[in-house]
Amino acid sequence: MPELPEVEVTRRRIAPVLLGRRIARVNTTRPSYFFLTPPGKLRSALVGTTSTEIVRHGKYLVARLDSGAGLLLHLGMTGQLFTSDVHSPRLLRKTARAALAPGEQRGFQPDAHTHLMLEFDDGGPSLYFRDVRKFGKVRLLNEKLADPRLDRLGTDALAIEPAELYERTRDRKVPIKSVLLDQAVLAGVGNIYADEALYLAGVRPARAARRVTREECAALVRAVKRVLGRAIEAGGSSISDFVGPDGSDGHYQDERWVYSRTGERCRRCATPIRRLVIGQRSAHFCPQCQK
DNA sequence: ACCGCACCCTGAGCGC
DNA sequence: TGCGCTCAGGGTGCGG
Repeated sequence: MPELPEVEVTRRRIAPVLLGRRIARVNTTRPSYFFLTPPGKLRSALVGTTSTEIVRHGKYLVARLDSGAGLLLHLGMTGQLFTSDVHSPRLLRKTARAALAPGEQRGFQPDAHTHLMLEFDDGGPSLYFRDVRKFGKVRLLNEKLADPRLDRLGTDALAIEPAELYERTRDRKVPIKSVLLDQAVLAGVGNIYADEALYLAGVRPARAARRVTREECAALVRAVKRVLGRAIEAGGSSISDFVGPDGSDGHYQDERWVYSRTGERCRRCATPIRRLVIGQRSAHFCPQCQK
């Protein structure tokens, strides 16, 4: 699910629930590669601590603990971070969802996909990390908050300058879209917003990166920032799994220009949107508006 | 250094 | 209703 806007929305909404509250109990599911730090070690390190800060690096979240350690979180494709008092049908499987009368669900009961559960000593809402596909990650960090995944990240997508994108694409023969998705170049852009930004910049996703001009790189950087900023304002995209920490849906999907609109008409020129596969991922574009 | 590919996992949607 | 198939917004590690 989550790209930079969804992670940032999550960070902002999770902060008031997490910061300044002492963790009283930690429950987890069985060890799996979801847990880069084994569950037992995670439990003992977290109980009794309080988070003082939570920051975002690309699609990663890092919480600083008062013990000095840190907690690294990545939502993968289907990760959901939310509080126990949500009431969102999106958190149920479709079959279970269909059986509910509107407004019937109250709160959330942890299920087999809820891998990390934090309870606090004030008796208030708990924090849950649920992830059906387990592509998400949890890891305890040392006092320097060091992690090879974070070290590999390029400039945050909201902070990159046109000159850097231009320079970083000069020796790249791969499609420009693959560079936008490369977290070592710019951190935070995923499949949806890469397609949206390429549309706004008028650049076809399959174009070799080094054939993108300086002016187009500048337009792309503007488009990336604009689309990410707009998606954050809209609360993210809730295309399949994303749900805000309070259970609300994002609305950016209602504003999509091209993503997952194959065969539908371009909002500007009415040409049917086309789909390609680039780097084993679907890419969507308008053949008229993008060159 | 760069590039393509397999792989981690589960569920939804589709055609039959 | 059920089966088999394809697809899904991410990231890593491998071999060429």
